[in-house]
Formats: sequence, C-alpha cells, structure tokens
Amino acid sequence: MSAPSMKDVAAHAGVAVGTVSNVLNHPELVAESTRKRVQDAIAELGFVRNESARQLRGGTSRTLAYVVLDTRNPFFTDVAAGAQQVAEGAGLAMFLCDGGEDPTRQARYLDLLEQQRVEGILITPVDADDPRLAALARRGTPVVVVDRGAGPDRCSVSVDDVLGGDLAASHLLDAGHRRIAFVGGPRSIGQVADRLTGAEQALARAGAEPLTVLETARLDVAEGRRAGERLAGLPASRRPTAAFCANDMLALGLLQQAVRLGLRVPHDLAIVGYDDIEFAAAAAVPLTSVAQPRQLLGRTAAEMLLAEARHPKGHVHQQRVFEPELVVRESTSMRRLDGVA
Amino acid sequence: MSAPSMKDVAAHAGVAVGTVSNVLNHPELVAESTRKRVQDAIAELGFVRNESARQLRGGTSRTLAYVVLDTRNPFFTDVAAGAQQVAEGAGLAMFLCDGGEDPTRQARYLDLLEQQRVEGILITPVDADDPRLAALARRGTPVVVVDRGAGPDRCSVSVDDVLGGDLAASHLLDAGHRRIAFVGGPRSIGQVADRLTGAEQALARAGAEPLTVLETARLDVAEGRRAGERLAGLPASRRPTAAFCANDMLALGLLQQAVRLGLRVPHDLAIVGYDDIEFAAAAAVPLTSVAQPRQLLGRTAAEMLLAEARHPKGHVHQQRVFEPELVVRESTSMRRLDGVA
DNA sequence: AGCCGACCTTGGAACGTTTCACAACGGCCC
DNA sequence: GGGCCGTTGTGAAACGTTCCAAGGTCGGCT
Repeated sequence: MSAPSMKDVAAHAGVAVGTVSNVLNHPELVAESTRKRVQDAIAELGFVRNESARQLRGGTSRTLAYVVLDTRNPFFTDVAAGAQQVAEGAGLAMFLCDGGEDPTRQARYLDLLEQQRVEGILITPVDADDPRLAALARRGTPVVVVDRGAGPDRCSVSVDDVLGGDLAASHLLDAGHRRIAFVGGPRSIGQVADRLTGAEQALARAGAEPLTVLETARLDVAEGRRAGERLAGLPASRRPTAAFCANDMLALGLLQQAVRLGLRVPHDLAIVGYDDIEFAAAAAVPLTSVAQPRQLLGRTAAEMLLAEARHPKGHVHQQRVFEPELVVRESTSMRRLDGVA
Repeated sequence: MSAPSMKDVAAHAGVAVGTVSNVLNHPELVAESTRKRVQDAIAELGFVRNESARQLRGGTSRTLAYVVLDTRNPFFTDVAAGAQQVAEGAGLAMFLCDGGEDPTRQARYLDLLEQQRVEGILITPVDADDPRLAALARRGTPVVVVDRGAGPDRCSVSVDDVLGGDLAASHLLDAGHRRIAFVGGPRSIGQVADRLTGAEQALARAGAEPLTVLETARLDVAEGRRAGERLAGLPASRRPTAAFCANDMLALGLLQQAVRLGLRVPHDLAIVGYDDIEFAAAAAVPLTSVAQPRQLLGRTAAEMLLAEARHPKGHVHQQRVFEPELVVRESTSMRRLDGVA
C-alpha cells in the first residue's frame, strides 16, 4: 500500500537491508549478481529513496534556496539564474521561494528552510535587519544577503544603490532638469531608501530643489501606472519634468501610462529606471536605466554561500559591493521623439 | 556542538521528550508552568525542529513544488503567483524549480522532489511525454501538468494553443498579410508545436502560402533578436510582411531588432506575440498578443493538485482547457505609426 | 475510605535510512 | 590442517521526531 521501503526491497531480493543500501551508495562492494538482483527488485517495486530518512541519518541535504523579494521582477530571476548555475556546478539543487515583498511570507519560508536543514540560504530580504537572519547564521545555516549590503557579521553581495541613485539623478540634472520626481516605495525596502538617498544627495550637491516623492505600495508595473496618472494629473507648471523610478517595473508602468495620457517622453517627462531588465531596452521609449551585473551578482552570492557551507570554521564574512552603471537611452535623451529612426 | 534536539531541550527543562513534543504540537495538553519552562529552554538553546525527522515519522511534508519551464519568462511567474496564492491558503509552502528549458535539469528536480515526498508537483514539462510523469503518479505523488494538455490518466490545466495559433494567424490574414513567418522553437516543446499547427491550419483554410518557419533554439529575447536579424536581412520582395512568435519574449526581441535595423512595425513587419505578458503592452510598439488567463491557470492547477493530494482514492483526473483571447495592439494595426498620439 | 475522573507527564516504539563491526566463506600457503 | 586473507553479506545502532498506552497525582463524590 504505502511506498515500498528498503526493507521491502531487501525481502523481495532475499538480502539484508544493509546490502540494498550498499547497492545504492557503494555498488562496488556488492557482487555483480547480487547487485543485479537488488536492482531488479527496486525496479519491480518502484522503490524511491526516502530523502527524509536519508537526511536524518546523514545530516546533509544537498539543497539550497534563494528567497527572492519578488519572482515577478525579471531582475531577480536573472540573479537566480546566475546562482543556479553555480549551485548546479556544485551538485546542489536550488529552490526558489517567492517572498512577494511580504515580510510574513518571507519569514515563513525562512523558518521552513531552516527546519529542512538546507545547506544554505540566499536571500534578498524585505527587511535587512530581520533578526531571523542573524539567528539563522548563529545556529549554523549559512546566509548570504543578495542585492543588499550587510554588516560585518554576514556575507553579502550588493550593488551600490546610493551611487546608482546619484548617477540617475546627476544624469537628469545634467540634462537640465530641475523639478524631479522620485517614484518608489515602500521605503522600508532598503534598495528604495538607498536609491532615494543617492538621488537626494545629487540634488543637494547641485543645489536643486528637493525631490517630489511619489511613494508606491509595491514595486510593480501597476503601481507605476498609478504614479503616471498622478503625474499626468498635475498642472504642467508644477509637474516634474523628469522622474527617477526605484526600478524598471515602475518605470515601464509610468512610461506606459504617461504616454497614454498624452505626455511625451522624454519631452514632457524624462524617465530613468533601475535594474536595466531585458524589457527596458524594448520599451515604448527605450528606457534609460541603472544597470547592475545581475548574473554576476547571483554567481558571486552562490559561490560565497558554498564557501561558507563547506568550511564553516574560520570563515570570514565578506561584503562584496559592485558598481552600477548608467545606460542612457531615449527616455531621457533630448533628441526629437517624432520621426522614428 | 551540533544543533540541539528535543532531547537536549527536554534535559534542559527537566521533562521527557514527549512533553517537549506536546508543547510544540498540542500545547493545550501541557500545564502552563511546564509549557513555559520548555519554551524557555527552546529559546535558550536555539532549538529548531528537524523537519526531516518530523516528516519521516509523520509521513507528510506540507510542501508542494512547481517545476517551471523557465523562470525568466514572466508568463510562468504569473502562473506561479496564482498557484502560490492557493497553496498559501491551504497552508502549504510552494517551491519554484527552474527547469531552464532543459530536460535533464527538469528530470533531476522531479527525482529530488519525489524523494523529498512533496505533497504534489505542478509542472510545465519540456517533454509532456516524459515517462517520469507517469511513474510519479503511479507511485503516489500527485502531478498536475500546467499549460499543456495531458491524457486521461493525468490532471492538466491548459489553454488551447492550437486555437491560439489559429487566432493569431487569422488576425494577420484578415489584415491582408499573405507572407507570414512563424518564429519559435525548439519544436519539441509542445506549446510551440501546437501554436504552429494552429497557425498552419488557419493559413491552409485561407489557401494562403505556407508559413516561413524560423526555428529558434530557445524561447527568449536574445533568440528573438536573432530572428529579427534574419528577417531584416531578406530582400523586401521575399521578406514576410508579418511574423507570429511563439511567445512574447521572442516577439519583443524580434520587435526590438527589427526596429533597430530600420523595419517599421507594423508597416514593414507586423508582429503577433503570445502570452500577453505585462511587458507586451509597454513595448516600443505595443504588442498584439494572444492572452492566456495566467493567474487563473495557476490557481486552478493548484486547486486540482490539492484535491488530488487530499483525496487520492477515487480521484478522477480532469483536463481543464481554457480559451485564449487575442489582444490587438499597434504592432499589427495598420494605423499610421508616426505621429504619436 | 474507596473510587472516579480530570489532568498532566512519561517512556518507548516506530518511521527509513546509513554505517560499521563482524560473520561467513573460499582459497591459498606453509 | 591451521592460519590468513580478501571478498561479500549481515544485523543492529543511531539519527530526531510523533504518537500512544499507561502511570501518577489530586480533588471531590458516594
């Protein structure tokens, strides 16, 4: 009735369970004929190893997980692809867990993963100061924070978001913009806060008027559209002439809605996004964006995680920080937008 | 040294292990004072339940997995979001596994998941006839095939891809196109084959000349760009005037490259995509696409999986098929493309 | 006083593996 | 014929839970 176990296989093949185990794990110790008999029994009964028992006894899971901020943001799936590549090379399976920008859900995943005794966890946290992260590390599950900097007691791989925000805002200032909006939120998400800080710092340096902040509830396309509506609703005299969005999802939504409501991009509204996801270049007006080395981010994070998992003693936590790069496209360039190339 | 177990907690609190277990699973059976003592011990030692042992004893994992064709295709993450919603409602965690359009990788995930004894598996298979799927079901792990139809011995939730292909091609024929290209591949992926079949059937019905098939190695943006290059390289006299792409990733790549190489869309080349991902509407030229009820697909699949997992006996496999819907946008509409609204 | 039930706690079996010390066997050499 | 060796196979312990039958204590009822 229930799934056959090694005991059943052993009985069926007329050997001891230990022998079945050997066939599976150390076939060279088993005589040809016996091995064959056991393998036939396995096939016949449809025996499938019970990983729980295995892990319970062996103590290792050959699995790692990446808890993502939001799987629907292509940026993260690109990072994940990089990480997966490394995991695969090391013979580990990687599970993706969608935190959905929800702290509760993310916390549930962390608890579950720790209970499952995964080899390690990659995470882009909603809240980088979640005490759970420290607790995990203390209790022995290696953790690497991805796309956020971390303190000295944790590994992290990130891109300088303050610099990114600065780059974006400086670019807009250079193009002559003075009334600039920031679209993004919630601020509790570290990336959002940093990018905003960077932009503010650039404006302050230039002595420009402060940012108009349009705070969003999430970082998705729908929220971007909503922001577009709000901007388009303002009288032209008070409307910002440029918007810097905390990510490309927002920027694409904003762009779409702004165009729909009659604003010309970049004439009436210049737009800078963040992440330079693949779709940014293919947008209605190709999007200027702050690019991050996505796959490299994932690969590096996974490598660091593996290093820590393999040699926990004497491991020294590293905080790698990469530099973002501004990619300028039509959404901010003042070339004429009618008369397509 | 190693992670503390219930035994350690019990010793520390001066009770039996059974009591610790009760505190965790049936707190109402334990006296207030004892409960407190045990909880303190748990906190002090940093005890974390070992899920493997738990599962070994209890036989259930409270976990399900969705093995996706490619996490970088937003279509699938949308489907996943729908499924996750249902799983969460049922108190199950869902892991996402990225098959990366690679049969080997997908097979590895399936093996692992079966060994982990997950409650059930949602899968968008690279190869719908993989004998592994039948084996899984036979051995007791419920499987629901997502975005592919399946035979009567399996549950599936899909959208009629032949119809979708037909819709797309008919739309192009109606607009007067006669030389039409199909961009997509590899054909071993069922969705690709079906959409092509649908298109061919529409052309045959109209007595039009057969499709020019540009076969791609993958279903991503880069391959779309490559196809754009090939199309743009053809002399105008022989170049198709419209292209139907097997998905939106290809379509967006194709669109981007075609425009870059000087083709006007839809004037010189009309484009229809498939999936109607969120980014399709925000594209350089908003993309006509065949929409599928993504979230509904995911929700339905998860519901069917749960139903089967809960009541395996007498379960009757269902094959739900939804209807796709054509969403017409500028990439095929013959309104002038210069003079933006 | 004796008994009962309510309430709480205990101890051990069972889950399916892996590992390891050891037994069985045959052959070979002295 | 005894000692040894190498090759195969065995059986039981251990991993950390959950579940359950049974035991203990206490207060109240007859």
